[in-house]
Amino acid sequence: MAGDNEKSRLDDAARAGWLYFIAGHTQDEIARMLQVSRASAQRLVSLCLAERLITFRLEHPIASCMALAAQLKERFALVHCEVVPTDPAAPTGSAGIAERCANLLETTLRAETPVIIALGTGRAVRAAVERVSPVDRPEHQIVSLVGNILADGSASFFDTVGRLADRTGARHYPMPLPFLMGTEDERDRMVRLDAIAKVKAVADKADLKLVGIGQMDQKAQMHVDGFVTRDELTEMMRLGAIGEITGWAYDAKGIVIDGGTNRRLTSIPPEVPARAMTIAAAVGPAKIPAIRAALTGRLINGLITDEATARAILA
Amino acid sequence: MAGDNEKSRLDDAARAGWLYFIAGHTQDEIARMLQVSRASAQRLVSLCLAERLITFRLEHPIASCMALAAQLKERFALVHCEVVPTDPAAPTGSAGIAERCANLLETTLRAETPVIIALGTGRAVRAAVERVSPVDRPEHQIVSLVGNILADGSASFFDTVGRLADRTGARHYPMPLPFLMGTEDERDRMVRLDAIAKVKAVADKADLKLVGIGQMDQKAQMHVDGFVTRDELTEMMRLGAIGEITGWAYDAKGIVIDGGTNRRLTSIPPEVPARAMTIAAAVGPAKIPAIRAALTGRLINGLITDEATARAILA
DNA sequence: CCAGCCCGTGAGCATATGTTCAAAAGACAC
DNA sequence: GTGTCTTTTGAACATATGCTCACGGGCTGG
Repeated sequence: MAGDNEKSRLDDAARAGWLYFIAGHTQDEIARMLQVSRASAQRLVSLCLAERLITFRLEHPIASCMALAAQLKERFALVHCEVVPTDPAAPTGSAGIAERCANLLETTLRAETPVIIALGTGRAVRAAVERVSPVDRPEHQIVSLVGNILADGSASFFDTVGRLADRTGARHYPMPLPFLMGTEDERDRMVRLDAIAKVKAVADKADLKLVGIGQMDQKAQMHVDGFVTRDELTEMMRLGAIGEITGWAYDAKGIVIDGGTNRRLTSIPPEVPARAMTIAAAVGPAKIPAIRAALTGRLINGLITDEATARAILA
Repeated sequence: MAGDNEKSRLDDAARAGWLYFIAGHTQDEIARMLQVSRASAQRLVSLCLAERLITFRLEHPIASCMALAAQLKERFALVHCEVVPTDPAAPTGSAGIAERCANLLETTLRAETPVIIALGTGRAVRAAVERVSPVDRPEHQIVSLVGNILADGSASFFDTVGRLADRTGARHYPMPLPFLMGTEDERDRMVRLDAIAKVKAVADKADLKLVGIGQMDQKAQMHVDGFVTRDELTEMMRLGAIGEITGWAYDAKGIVIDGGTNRRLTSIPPEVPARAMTIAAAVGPAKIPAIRAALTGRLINGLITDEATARAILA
C-alpha cells in the first residue's frame, strides 16, 4: 500500500497548501486541523510547493517582464537584467528604460565607497543621465568610453559624462578626441598620449559601464549622427557588422570585427568577455540582432530593455 | 500624476509579488532589489495579495473539495465540514467518508478531559466506528441516540455504540428498546422509564453527535433495514418527509414532522437548532434533498460528505 | 508662503516560518 | 522474533515575516 501512503501524503500536502495559500491560515492552525505537528504542517506546505501542486499566477503586465528578465539572465548568464513593459503609446519610447537606467546609476552612486562609472553615448544613455536626480557625490568618478569630437571637428551633443558629473559633483574624464582618426597609425599614436592613456586607465577600473547598442544598417545612429560616413558604414556592413557598442562594430556572433573603422576608432575597447558590470540599454525591433549578438559574444553582461524587445531576443 | 504613482506602486507590488512567490526570494532580498526598506517590501507583497494581482491555483482533486467544504461551512454556518474526493471506482463508496469520520472520532477520543460521544445508526456511522483504531480511554462515554430493537424483536446489527465501546473501553449506553413503539402513549411511557431517561440525560450532554442521514423514498434505508413498514414509510412521505436523522423524519425545510412514526419513535429527539457538535455523514445522489433539508433546518451543524454530493447540495 | 493633514517610511518587536538534529517508528532481511 | 537500516517525527533554534508606532516629507487649502 505504498502508493496509498504516497497518495494520502500528497492529499494532505494539497490540503495544507490550500489552507495555507488559499484560505490564508497559519501553519500552526493547519497543524491543528490536520492533527500533525507544526513542523509537519510546514513540511506538507513545502511538499505542496515542491510537487508543484500549487501554482502562482500573476495577473499583471509586469509578470511577463519579470519572467523575460529571468530568462534572459539565465540564457546569457547576465549579472543584471531588467525588462520594462512596452509602452503602447510610444513603441520606441525608452522612457521606462531611461527610468531604470537612471535608477541603476543612482543606486551605484549611492554606494559608500568611491565608484567609477563609465558611460557610452547614444540616446538611451543620454536619457538615463538626464533622469538622474542631483546628489553631491564628489568622491566618485565618471569616465567616458567614447571620443566625442565628430569628423567635422564639432563636439557631439551626447556629453553624457559632463551631464552626469554636473549632477553629482564627481570628478569626470571626458574623451576630448575625435571618434574616428584618419588612419590606424594616427589612432595608435593618439591613444598613447598620456592624457588619453590616463582616461583609459580609469575606464579599465570602472565598476559600472553603461552603454547603448547601435544597429549597423542603413539607419545606423552612428551614421545618422555623423560619426561615420555612408561609405564607412557600408564597408563595415560588408565586413559583417551587425551592431556596435561605443563604436566598436561586431558581427552576428558578437565578435569585434578586425578591420574597417574599428582600426581607426579611439573608443576604449570592450573587454571580452565583459568582467566589470557592463550594461547595455537598448530597445526596438531594429536593434534586436545587434543586441542578441552582443549578448552572445559576451560584450555585455547586463541588459535593460523592454518587453517586446526581450521577447524578440529570446525568440 | 496621482494615477502614475498609483500605477507604479502597483507595478512594484506586482514585481515584489513575482519575486516573492514565483522567484522565491525573501522579502529582504526583494527590498534590496527594489531599493526600498524591508518593511516596504513586505507592504508591496501584501498589496499584491490585497489587490489580487496574484492568484493561487491548486492542481489537485483536493482543491475543489476544500473549496466546497468552505462554501458549505459558510452557507450553512457549520462548525465542521469535510468534503472528500468522490471515488470514481465506487460512486457510493463511503470509504473516504468513513475514514474522515473515524478520524473525527479518534480526535475527539484523544481529548484530555472525559467526553461523551453520541452515535446514530446507519452504514456511514457503522463504517466510521469500524475504522477507529483501539485506544484505551475508559473515562469517556459512548451513548446511543437510537433504539436498536427492530419491529420483529431482533436486534439491529448496527450496534455502533457497542463497537466503539469495545475499541475504547469507554462506558457505553445502548438503547435496548424498540425503535418504534406501537402507539404514542406506549412511547411516552417507555421513554419515561428510569433507565431510558438516564440514557437521554447522557445523550443530552454529548460533546459530539455523529449521525447518518436517510432519504425518505421508496428505497429508504429505514424501510429496507426493517425499521419501518412500507405503509409507515408511505404515510411519512405523504406528510412531507424527505429525510430522517436517527429516525426523526423531517420535511424539505428541515422541520421535524409532527405525526406518523415520529409520534411512536423512541430515539433521542434532535435539538433544533443543533447546539452540541452534531455531524452528519452522508453521501449519494439519493440523499441530496435530505441533506440539504437537514442543513437548512439546522438539525445538524456539521457535515462529512463527498465532492459530488457537496456540489449537488450547493447547486 | 505657511499651517495642517495625510500618506508613506523605517525602527523595533511579536509572531510565524524554515531548518537542524537526535530520537522514535517502521520496513526489511534473517 | 530480532537486529539493522531507512524514514519520519517533534523540539529547539535561526530566520523571515507581519505589525505598531512615531516620524518626516509632500500636498492642500487657506
